[in-house]
Amino acid sequence: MNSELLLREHDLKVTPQRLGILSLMKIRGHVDVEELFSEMKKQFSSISLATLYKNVNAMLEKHLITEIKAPNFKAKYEIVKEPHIHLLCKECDEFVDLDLDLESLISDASKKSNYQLKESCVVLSGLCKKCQTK
Amino acid sequence: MNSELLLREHDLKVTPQRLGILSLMKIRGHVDVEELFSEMKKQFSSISLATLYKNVNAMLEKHLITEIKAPNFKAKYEIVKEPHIHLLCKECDEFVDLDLDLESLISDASKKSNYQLKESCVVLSGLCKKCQTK
DNA sequence: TTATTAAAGGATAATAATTATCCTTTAAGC
DNA sequence: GCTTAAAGGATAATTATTATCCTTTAATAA
Repeated sequence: MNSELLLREHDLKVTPQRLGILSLMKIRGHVDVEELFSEMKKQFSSISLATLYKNVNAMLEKHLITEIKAPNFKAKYEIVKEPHIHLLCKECDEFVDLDLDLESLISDASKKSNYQLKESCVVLSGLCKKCQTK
Repeated sequence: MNSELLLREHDLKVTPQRLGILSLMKIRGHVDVEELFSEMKKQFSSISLATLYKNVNAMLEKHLITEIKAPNFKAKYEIVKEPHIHLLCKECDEFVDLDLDLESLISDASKKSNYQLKESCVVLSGLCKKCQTK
């Protein structure tokens, strides 16, 4: 979906800065605040860090993006999509999405715990293919 | 295992403060830095926050404890145990462990990605039993 | 279009969280 | 009991995040 519509559907005003943020997330998949800042400065030389924090928080509140956190890892942000998991390489810091069915995990967890589960944050870490042979 | 041995086996000196930290983790299951500080002050009235950070970091490095992170959640620490997942209630903030077999998830992820996976950080969130009926 | 207005942006101050420093105290091994 | 390297405590420094305040701009309706 185009970013303008994405913003409108989440009750967020369309601004060039916000379009830039979303565009970057689409290209990169996930970004952290630091990356966001250094990349955005290329397009918006006078952008303020505060603007980024404010926008990231606004987008989180409206559920347009989600936050991914894990040990030894700077929080990253991505546009909301189907439930999936994340893989982190401890050697080269590669970080990728993996579309994997979480249904059985979630239903098992629900049965065992009686929790009604809505969201998941799954990060598995180890070595990517390249780093295994080094 | 008793805490003294646990420390020794991880090449950490045994100190009263460290024993206190581990004892608290055993009782509570997981603690965040703030809880740790307020509870520890009951036993060690002059303990410094720096001591807690230093010890938490030392224990993390030696893999005696692990860190759990998730969105809208203050990082918590727990003594290393068998792989398991965590459930978070968004209503009352209850946070619990759940022993669930992660083997199939991890092997599926490995196959699909060619990653060699070692660690997992899984937090599922929703409503605990009590909060579902409120 | 243009005028109006609430919200967004930018600069920067304030706050919170974490780490570093420095000196004192203590655990571990002889 | 000594010795010594490491740990603890106090606090300064750093980093990350949020708040504030004023200026600018996107959205809307005349």
